[in-house]
Amino acid sequence: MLKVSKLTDYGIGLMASLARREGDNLVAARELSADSGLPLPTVSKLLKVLTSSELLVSTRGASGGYALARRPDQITLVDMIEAVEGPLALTECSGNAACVCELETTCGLKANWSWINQQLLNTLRGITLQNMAGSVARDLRTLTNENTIQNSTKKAVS
Amino acid sequence: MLKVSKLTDYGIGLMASLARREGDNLVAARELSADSGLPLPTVSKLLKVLTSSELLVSTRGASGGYALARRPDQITLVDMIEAVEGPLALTECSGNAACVCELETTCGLKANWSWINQQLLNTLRGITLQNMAGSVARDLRTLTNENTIQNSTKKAVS
DNA sequence: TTCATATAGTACCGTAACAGTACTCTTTCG
DNA sequence: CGAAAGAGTACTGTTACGGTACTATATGAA
Ligand code: FES
Ligand code: FES
Repeated sequence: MLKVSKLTDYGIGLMASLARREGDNLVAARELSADSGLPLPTVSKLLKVLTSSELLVSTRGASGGYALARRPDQITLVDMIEAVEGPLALTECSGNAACVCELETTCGLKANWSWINQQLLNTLRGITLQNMAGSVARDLRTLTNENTIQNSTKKAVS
Repeated sequence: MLKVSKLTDYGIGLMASLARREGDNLVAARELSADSGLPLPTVSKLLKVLTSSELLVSTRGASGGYALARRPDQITLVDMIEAVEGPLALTECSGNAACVCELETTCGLKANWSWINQQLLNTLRGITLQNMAGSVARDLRTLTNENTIQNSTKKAVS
């Protein structure tokens, strides 16, 4: 239902948790499990996936753990969502991949969906892990009535 | 995956198809099935659901059919998506309903998700069936770099 | 060098939502 | 009446989600 999966939600929660600990540069999965209340296996799976998407770096062995791969303001919502649930496309047709939908000729909504998809991506790309770790509403307050695109060139709307 | 379900896609396709036929004021499900290429039972189910959400009006009996309940520019994407797949909430916590998530205290992302959800809703609410029946990109071209909120009060971003 | 601790990798399973289909009932026009 | 159309119900197969268990590998410390 235009919903982000639970796992994704959890994953972003973990990222935010890591972002808030500026001090410790290595945090074990067990620790994150403890203070998020999520079962360890779930946390492990998520951290692994986030690592393979290069949002986290991991150190194995005793006293190992995870840390952010980049500065929190260099990681966007799109990065995190796509890490967990793959490239996000609003519909079958809206992705960049060649549309395999046979209805394309009769339906003809593909261009529209792609455009909308792009808008949503832009909105989500404007929100960073840094924002999520704090208050998005505060950080982007001034944008509330015009959305998140930064370099907007103001034009009149017909 | 932040994806709208196939049925929803179909449903919007049907709505668009209806919007394009300004002339005929009653179209049978069988007819829509024929020129969309979708199986009749699927089309019927969708039309029924769209009717119960008051986006369409139906006339029963012989020579009955469906018609738009409102002008195409008075029907938004949110209306259509919610008709098929229920109220749309990006996460468990982002809806208006009381959050039942027990992680609320430790995760504390609820406010952020709600805000983001609201942004997406605003974007989608700015797109009407009329736009979808034609070209969204053309209609909203001037808004491409600042998104779809109309009554924006321009402010500087810090 | 051995052991405890940590991540990496794999594999599996139960549930629920999605997507499709079939069948029956009711209404209305000719 | 009877054909045509929508309304309602019920069932099914498939897939993705969410959770769990188990094993392998790497590393620091005793
Ligand atoms: S569903 Fe593929 S083009 Fe519309
Ligand atoms: S998951 Fe419910 S508040 Fe974060």
